[in-house]
Amino acid sequence: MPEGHTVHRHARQQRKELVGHALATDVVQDRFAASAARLDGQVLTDVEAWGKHLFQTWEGGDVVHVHLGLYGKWRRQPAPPPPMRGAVRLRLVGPTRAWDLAGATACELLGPDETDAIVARLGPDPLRPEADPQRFLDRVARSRAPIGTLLLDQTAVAGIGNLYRAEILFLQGIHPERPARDLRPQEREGLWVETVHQLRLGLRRGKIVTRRAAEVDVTPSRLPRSEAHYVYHRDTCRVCGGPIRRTELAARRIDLCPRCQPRRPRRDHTPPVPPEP
DNA sequence: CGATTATGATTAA
DNA sequence: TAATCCTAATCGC
Repeated sequence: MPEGHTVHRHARQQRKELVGHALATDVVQDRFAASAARLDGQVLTDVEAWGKHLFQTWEGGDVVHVHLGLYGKWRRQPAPPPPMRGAVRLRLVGPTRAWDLAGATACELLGPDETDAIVARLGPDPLRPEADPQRFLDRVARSRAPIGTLLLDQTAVAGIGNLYRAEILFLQGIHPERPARDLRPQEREGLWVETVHQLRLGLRRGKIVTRRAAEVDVTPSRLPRSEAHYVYHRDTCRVCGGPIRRTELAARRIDLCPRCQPRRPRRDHTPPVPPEP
């Protein structure tokens, strides 16, 4: 179940293992059979991530667009790979590794124009160096939607999912139901900075650990999942011990600590945990 | 071993 | 708002 950091990881690793090589393709699902046959033997020239979208560019100019959705998976296999398991949408076989795609919401062959159209619909991706924070900040400053809704809106910011949404709002001490435009400038900026920070950590570690490193004894990437978060899927707040409230926002469940994330923050309200240096 | 749940998003109603 | 895509971890029996 991927958020933006996972997709960027896939892009990075596929660049290393597949780009520059003529790949053999295979499929189980008929849906993609014709496209796969067309790519078979072509050189993969680039792989890029944009939010939760992955784009593979091929020598002929074709672009494979992949969106994993809720339970799509890339399975990294040895080469030569074992027999395909389950409804594999696309198998790419490189010299040292093969990659199997299963369960994805989107796996389609696009031209450059269609690719541009998808990217144009996305907000800034905090993991991309050219990301423009101002686009996000302006959107927050103007929107009447709850901030918790906006963080999942991929046209506002691309790459945040349900887990990061809950944890980033907690880390900044912001109640998810506050109207976005009511946030103070400092709070808007805090959200962006926290998002960049968290997604970068997720990319580096290959898993979501939102707890501040200073709080834990072990290396964060070794932290068991039950210790990795402040509010997400918890009964009590990791910081104040108070009960976690579950509600729904943008058709997704969200957990929050009413005490650490007040609906009406005092003027001197400070986030529940200090920022990471 | 079956039921449940999930880090997503589009489409139809 | 609900159905859909259809993987895999987790949990109860």
